[in-house]
Amino acid sequence: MPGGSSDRLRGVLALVREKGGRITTTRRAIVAALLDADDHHVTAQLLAERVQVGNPDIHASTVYRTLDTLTELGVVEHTHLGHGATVYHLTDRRHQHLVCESCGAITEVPLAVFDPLVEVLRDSYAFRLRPEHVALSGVCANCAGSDLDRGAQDEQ
Amino acid sequence: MPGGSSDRLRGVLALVREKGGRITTTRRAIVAALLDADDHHVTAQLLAERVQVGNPDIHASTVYRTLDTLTELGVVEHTHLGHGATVYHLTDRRHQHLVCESCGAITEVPLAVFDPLVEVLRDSYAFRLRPEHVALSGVCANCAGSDLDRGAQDEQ
DNA sequence: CGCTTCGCTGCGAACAGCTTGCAACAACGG
DNA sequence: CCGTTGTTGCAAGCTGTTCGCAGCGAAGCG
Repeated sequence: MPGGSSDRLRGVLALVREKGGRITTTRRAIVAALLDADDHHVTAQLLAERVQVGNPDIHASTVYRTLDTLTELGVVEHTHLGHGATVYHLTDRRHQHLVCESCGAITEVPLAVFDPLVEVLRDSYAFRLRPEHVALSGVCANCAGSDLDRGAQDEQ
Repeated sequence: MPGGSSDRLRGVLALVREKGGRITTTRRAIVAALLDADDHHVTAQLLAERVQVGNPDIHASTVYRTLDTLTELGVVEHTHLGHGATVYHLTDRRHQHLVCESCGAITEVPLAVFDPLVEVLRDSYAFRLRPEHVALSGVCANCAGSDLDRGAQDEQ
């Protein structure tokens, strides 16, 4: 469904313009790539590589800056997986990430699972948890099988 | 209480030797510094700096290697706060960290708070959560006051 | 439709945090 | 006290990200 995607593109760009930003070829390409990657977990680097397929001289630093801008607009959000990787995604697909320490697999879980925790932390610690901002770490179903007796030890 | 701390030092070093490792001046200094920092959140860099006060030519890379070794021995564990900082602590002081996105303040909460979540993720997703491996992100009590209407926006 | 403004971009340099290859060194067993 | 081999200092290097700058071009205006 190409139409839906380009509607979203238009929507994001409109938002950029509303806030006084300019619509440039570069931005259009970056936002398009971001929409394309919607259902995956893209790092800034990966996004840069993809954008550069069609527009070889869009610089990585521009991708970072554009992601910053979109974050300020509330369109984009990032999540820190452990280890240093930071992935970006649109805010309308908010969810929590579980990263396997063994194989690196990413599982998505709905934020609702965290509601009880959010409440406890709010009530007992006055802390307003934003669970989606960092990925949780542990061992996934596959690896748990082979790791049962040892526990997890791989780096993350 | 100097006795208790040096008992722990001896214990850790004994463990190192048990596993075929060697007890060097360098290691002694690093482990000592780690025990000293027990109740704080130390990055490898900070640890290196502290060790270097007394032993100026212990290199940072050695600190990293030693921390790795101690991690393999199960004595030390690290936690990723968002943003890139990684802090190390002894495994007998396991707890969860909450990092404020606004001011960077760190709150410690007992792991027990996460037991229900651990169960849900185990039962519904076959994921064995290791909650202490990454710090959770949100807004602390202090900052919540001034941020109430805006929500969080600072980087982490 | 061309001018002006100033936000955006490419580029290179720089930075933080961490890892690695290597040769010298020193801990421990004998 | 010697040899083995794990450990270390050092420098180089790598990844992910940020920054300063000068030039370009989007958008508003006449």
